[in-house]
Amino acid sequence: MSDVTSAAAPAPSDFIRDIVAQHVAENRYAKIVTRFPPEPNGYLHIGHAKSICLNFGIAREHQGQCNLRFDDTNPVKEDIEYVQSITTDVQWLIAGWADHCLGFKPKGAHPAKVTSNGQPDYYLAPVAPGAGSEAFFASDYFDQLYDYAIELIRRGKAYVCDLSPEDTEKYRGAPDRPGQDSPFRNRSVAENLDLFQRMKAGEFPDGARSLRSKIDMASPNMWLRDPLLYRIRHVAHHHAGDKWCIYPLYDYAHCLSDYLEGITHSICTLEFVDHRPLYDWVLESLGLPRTLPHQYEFAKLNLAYTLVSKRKLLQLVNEKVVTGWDDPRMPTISGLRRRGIPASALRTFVTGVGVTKFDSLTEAAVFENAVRNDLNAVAQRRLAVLKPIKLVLTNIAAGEVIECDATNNPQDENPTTRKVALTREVFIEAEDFAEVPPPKYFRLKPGGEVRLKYACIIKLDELVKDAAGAITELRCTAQLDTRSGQPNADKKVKGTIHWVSATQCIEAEVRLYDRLFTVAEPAAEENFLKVVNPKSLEVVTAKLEASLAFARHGELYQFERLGYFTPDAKDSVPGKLILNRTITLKDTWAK
RNA sequence: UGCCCGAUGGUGUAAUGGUAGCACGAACGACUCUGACUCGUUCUGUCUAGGUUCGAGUCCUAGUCGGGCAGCCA
Repeated sequence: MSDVTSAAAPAPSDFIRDIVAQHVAENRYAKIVTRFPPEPNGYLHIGHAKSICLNFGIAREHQGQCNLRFDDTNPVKEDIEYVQSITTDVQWLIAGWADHCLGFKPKGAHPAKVTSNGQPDYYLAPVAPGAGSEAFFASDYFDQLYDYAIELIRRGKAYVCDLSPEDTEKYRGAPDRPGQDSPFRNRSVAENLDLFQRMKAGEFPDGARSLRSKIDMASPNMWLRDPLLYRIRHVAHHHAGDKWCIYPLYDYAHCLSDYLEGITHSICTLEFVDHRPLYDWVLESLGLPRTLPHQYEFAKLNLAYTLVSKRKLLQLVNEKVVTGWDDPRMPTISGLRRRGIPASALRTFVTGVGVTKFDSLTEAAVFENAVRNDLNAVAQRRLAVLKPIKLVLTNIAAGEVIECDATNNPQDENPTTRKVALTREVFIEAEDFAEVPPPKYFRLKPGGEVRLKYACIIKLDELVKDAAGAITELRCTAQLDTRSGQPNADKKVKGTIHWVSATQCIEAEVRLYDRLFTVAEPAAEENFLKVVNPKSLEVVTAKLEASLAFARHGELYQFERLGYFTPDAKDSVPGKLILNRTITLKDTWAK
């Protein structure tokens, strides 16, 4: 076992895990059950990765379970495409780490009638993912939610309101000014029951009426001023079909969904702190027979030079700033995956930033460090030249091939090797030669010596220029006795550069990605589209060592001295290789 | 001029009334057939003012600063 894998990762600790640990110590719950509840209205991004790792992490630390649940109560914004991408992304992120904690439900299952503490109750039991199972959907609870709404009306805790959306807003008041009771607030239970049933039956147009909680229009907490429970929307639902024309709102549906699934800890982001009293109000108002779930909030992830807003990411997609949600420049999980970032690196990163209630901005270097650390241990080393310049080894005959052993990964305990061909003509990186070198330049310069990695030391004898004065060829002498195993193998030179044989290489398209934005906080811009980095993608035709000919998606490479690369999942095909640069190597010289 | 949440080096985070630690970063150095990796040295911190206490980053009060809340979005 390597040092990397044997070094036990420190057990994460944060204020939410402390609370859960306390509950476990108190034996408060039979099992810890969390949930990851995305709305299927966009692709998951790196901010969601933090929430996924928190929720699944807590579940795995306590032999618990974490349900994937689609919070799909607003059909006008949601789409089946997103439920598919989200399911894929979640499973990819937790694979080999917390997949045994993932809670699904039998396909098509709805909450079942059960008896809890002698009272009638509803509960939806989880199953392991697999054939015949699917994620949970809040929309599978619409029947129960409707029944619970009836119960709220019967208890005098909800009423049908005829105020228009505009008037509802006016009656709500402002943060520093109390609202006013709706004129429909004191309807009889019978009238509310009748009206709500007719809302469900489709008798009223969108926005004509709503079902509202009856709490306190003068509350200093805006979310307690009789927030809406149901609105009328005459649209079909991507999962529930066309059965409904009234749809529950988040605050009403979420807490009850948690309850129906037996969630113990409902973890969300800080903007819901103000909603917590409402979360509790709904559950407590119904006199439910089982232990109630509780909500805990943490600060969402903010990462420098990246956007974590589904709405803005959608805009980048719609305005074709990127090629799609899974463009390798996107901070979406699918984009990061396509770029070549391992799930383990993502997990290490989001776990490392911690969980607090402080609204922070994490430096890009922290993310980059996590990616490089992860990749350094596993990426196979290869030689590739991105921007070639031809170099002729004048003392090697045309047609002669000298085989050299190249190490596949020096980080391995017992590194393996492969053969690379040294020939008379090779390509080196244009950047690795300077006719007029700056101070402390270790690479090739007129009259200078440098080592061709895994081959031998060479000396630059002559520059060949075209009519315009541009250098077309570097003519060098190969010191063949400095090859590995040869008498002068230990000869030292300051610089070692990468290269590929000009006659035994393959060509490939390589996509060089850079950060998508030019400013650290694109979200703070008046118009984030104006700070898109025009150089976020550069495409080059690179020369690769021949062994890369059959490189496939999923394989992780380090091109020595350049960075980490992986074949593109969508566009790379056998015979026409296309690679994405995941990230460069750290370069302490460039600056 | 309401309510809620927060504040520890440049950044992120730990310390649960008892030695302010870790990571990233930066600088310098060692090593190097990757200017990578690795290793070494150095750098910088408890928002302010009171209070409680033998002792406060931690508890209390006030202030300052930052964030959130007036969707029939989540």
